[in-house]
Amino acid sequence: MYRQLTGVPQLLHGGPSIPEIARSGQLDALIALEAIGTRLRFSRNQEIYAQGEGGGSWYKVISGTVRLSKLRSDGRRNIAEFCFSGDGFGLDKADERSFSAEAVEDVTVMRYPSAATERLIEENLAVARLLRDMALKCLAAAQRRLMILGRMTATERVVSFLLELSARNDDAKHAELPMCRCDIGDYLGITIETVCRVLSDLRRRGVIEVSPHSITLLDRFALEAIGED
Amino acid sequence: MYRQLTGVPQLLHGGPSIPEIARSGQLDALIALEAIGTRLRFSRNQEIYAQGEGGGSWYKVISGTVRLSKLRSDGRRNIAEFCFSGDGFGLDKADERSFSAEAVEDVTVMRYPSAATERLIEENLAVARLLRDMALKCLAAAQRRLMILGRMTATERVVSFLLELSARNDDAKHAELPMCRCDIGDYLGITIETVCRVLSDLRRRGVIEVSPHSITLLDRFALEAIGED
DNA sequence: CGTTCGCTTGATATCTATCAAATCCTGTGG
DNA sequence: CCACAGGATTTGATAGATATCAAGCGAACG
Repeated sequence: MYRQLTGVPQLLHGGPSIPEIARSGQLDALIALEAIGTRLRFSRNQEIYAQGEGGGSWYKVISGTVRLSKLRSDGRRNIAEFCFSGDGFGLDKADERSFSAEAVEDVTVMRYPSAATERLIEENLAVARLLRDMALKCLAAAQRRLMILGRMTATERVVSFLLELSARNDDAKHAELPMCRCDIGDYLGITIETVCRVLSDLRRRGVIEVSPHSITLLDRFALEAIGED
Repeated sequence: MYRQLTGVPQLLHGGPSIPEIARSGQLDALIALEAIGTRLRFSRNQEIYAQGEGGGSWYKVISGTVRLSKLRSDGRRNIAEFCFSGDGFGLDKADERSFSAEAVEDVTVMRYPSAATERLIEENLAVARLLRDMALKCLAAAQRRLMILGRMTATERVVSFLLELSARNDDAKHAELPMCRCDIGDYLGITIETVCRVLSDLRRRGVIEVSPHSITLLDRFALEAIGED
């Protein structure tokens, strides 16, 4: 748990080009945020924050994968989101965290105190825009998932998940699965057995190749026919 | 479709007290927005905007109920959100609307052009905060629904919906249902028949009283035991 | 008074969860 | 490097919840 001033390059990972960011003033915002952020590392399955604990800061993934989950008193668990490099999380302004955040694999994150962020907004408009846009991005992701959970079959859910992962990594042929089957089930609202059965079925149909933490997309056309929209 | 300068009181409906807002600078923000907004009326089932059309403005409900829905090519429909008095919608910055917005019952909304809103942000920091907070509120609502759609039974979904409506109207004994059963089903990810069956079952158990557009919550304790969390 | 649309109920089919067991990785220690 | 332990994954059998198909009911409206 140490602090350094070299986070900007990672913050840009996968985003718009540097000149574009500079024009919009986003670079200023990123540099300003850098000054108030703390770089933290967490190892696999380590808790970043717990559901129910106080807020007071928000985070951005530098590398690795984070899961936001909620455990109910009766044991049912639900994963609200997987956050990858570049994603912000814990933005909620509620007094209590409604989800816990855990490292799916070893991760590096930046933590930004909310109070200092608010002060930064006073001086730097681009920070305000950046935060709003981050919230809107999270909102769009959540609404996409509402469609998936609301009206899709198990096969459609799994396929759209694979396509999403493939798109995230900019690799049309592979989907890396840093999380376990149990996490996938809790993310898609189906049981781990159903996740396995669907993957096996797709494998038998020759559409994918399966290994525990990596799926090869053999027939993208077929997959998109199942999982698009 | 006319314009007037008396929207502020409605905008405050159900929110913090006026002195509190004035201190935070939110009143300034609301007045500034008022100047760029247009007040619009829509009648039952009329479309406010269509999925796929260009964005360019965002909205706030003054009175009535709006549904954000998506219709898939195979006929499956999904309702992302019901928006009531005070709720913002259409905030997404995507080029295309990912949902259509329709009036569930007669509604009055304010429409704010995005370009003018951006200019306003330059002058007025409170506007930026207001928009971010609105986005965060939408995000929190979407994430609550992820839990419902992901791991809850039909009965739990319906009950949590009734409790949510009751909380919205600040009436512990009643839930008004401006929308039809079909909308409720598409919102909760279950069929209209299941919605009916669950309501009938709860009625037979003496927990609620049912009429097409209003439910009386007879045994709140029992309902909360089913639908909380 | 009949029509229509939305709501409700019934019978059956289907999908997914649950329970159970076998198999496969993965990491660890000898 | 190999054997082993323990967890994760996969597969199978069955149960249960909800969807689907079908029909009846009831209120609003011309």
